[in-house]
Amino acid sequence: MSCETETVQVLREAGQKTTPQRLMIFSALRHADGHLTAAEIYERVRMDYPYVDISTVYRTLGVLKELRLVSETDMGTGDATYEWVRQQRLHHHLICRDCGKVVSLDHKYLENLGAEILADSGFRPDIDHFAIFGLCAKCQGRSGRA
Amino acid sequence: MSCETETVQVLREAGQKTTPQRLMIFSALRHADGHLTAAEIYERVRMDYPYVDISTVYRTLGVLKELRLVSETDMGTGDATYEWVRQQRLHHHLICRDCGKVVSLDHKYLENLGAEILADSGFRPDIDHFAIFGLCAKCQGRSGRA
DNA sequence: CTAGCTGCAAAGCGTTTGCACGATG
DNA sequence: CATCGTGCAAACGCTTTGCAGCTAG
Repeated sequence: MSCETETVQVLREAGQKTTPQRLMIFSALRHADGHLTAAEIYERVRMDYPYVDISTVYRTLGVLKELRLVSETDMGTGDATYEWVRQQRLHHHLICRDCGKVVSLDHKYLENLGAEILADSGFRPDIDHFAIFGLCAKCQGRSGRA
Repeated sequence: MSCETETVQVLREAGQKTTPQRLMIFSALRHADGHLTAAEIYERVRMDYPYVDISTVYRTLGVLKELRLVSETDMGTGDATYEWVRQQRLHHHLICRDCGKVVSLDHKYLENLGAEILADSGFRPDIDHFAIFGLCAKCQGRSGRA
């Protein structure tokens, strides 16, 4: 709970209560090295604290999303994945649509994009966390058209 | 059905059969000016051809996706949207996470991205059709943190 | 004729919601 | 003590699937 002080503070400012369930969910997100689905968060929290419900996980994720503390990404598997926003250097993901492999993409590739869009259109994009689909090097050789 | 010859040919090559249902679905996609959900395609097809099932729509979309004739995008509404790939100039979408408004973004903003990623990592991204979330000009003023 | 597409119906899945209870501030 | 988060269970909506019959090639 030691490293969650900042999170708690943000919550307080937003008029939110800090419950043990929420703290456990923060912790699971903070200590994950990558993306977690709601189900994975649920499992991890239950290891230490068996009295959580999946609906609480979803409700908490909803709050954290609104406060922009976590990002939600659809990795193409049909379920959403969540990641702690300030956890690490900004990065994105390349997802192979054939084998499903996920690799990171440095933020430098998208650095200018946000500024350009904002300048030209007034729209302020969240260039936090892109999921870019395509074919990885291996699968390019393997697959033709179909 | 006149303009579908190319589509039919691609299907044939892939060893797929051309049924009236499929032709109707192609037509609905071709003549739509933007994104359609599976349900919308279903509705449009049923106007002219009432004997279609939603499962056929999904199965056909699956085939078209694999053949890369349509693109699938999650606009953040929970359901997928589909669009005919070669229908129009490459473009992307800016989706406001507050009011949900969708505006187009010219491809020029993402033109180089694909080439850079391919050169550096070997991954060949589909820079066909991005959905970029953020805040539109109006909603930037309106919303603070929460 | 035979592969495979279709409709139907039901299941599957992640996610959301109503409600009464309990905890937080 | 009032508010709001929680667990439970059920509902929800989109999507997928098993199966028998039909159709395209």
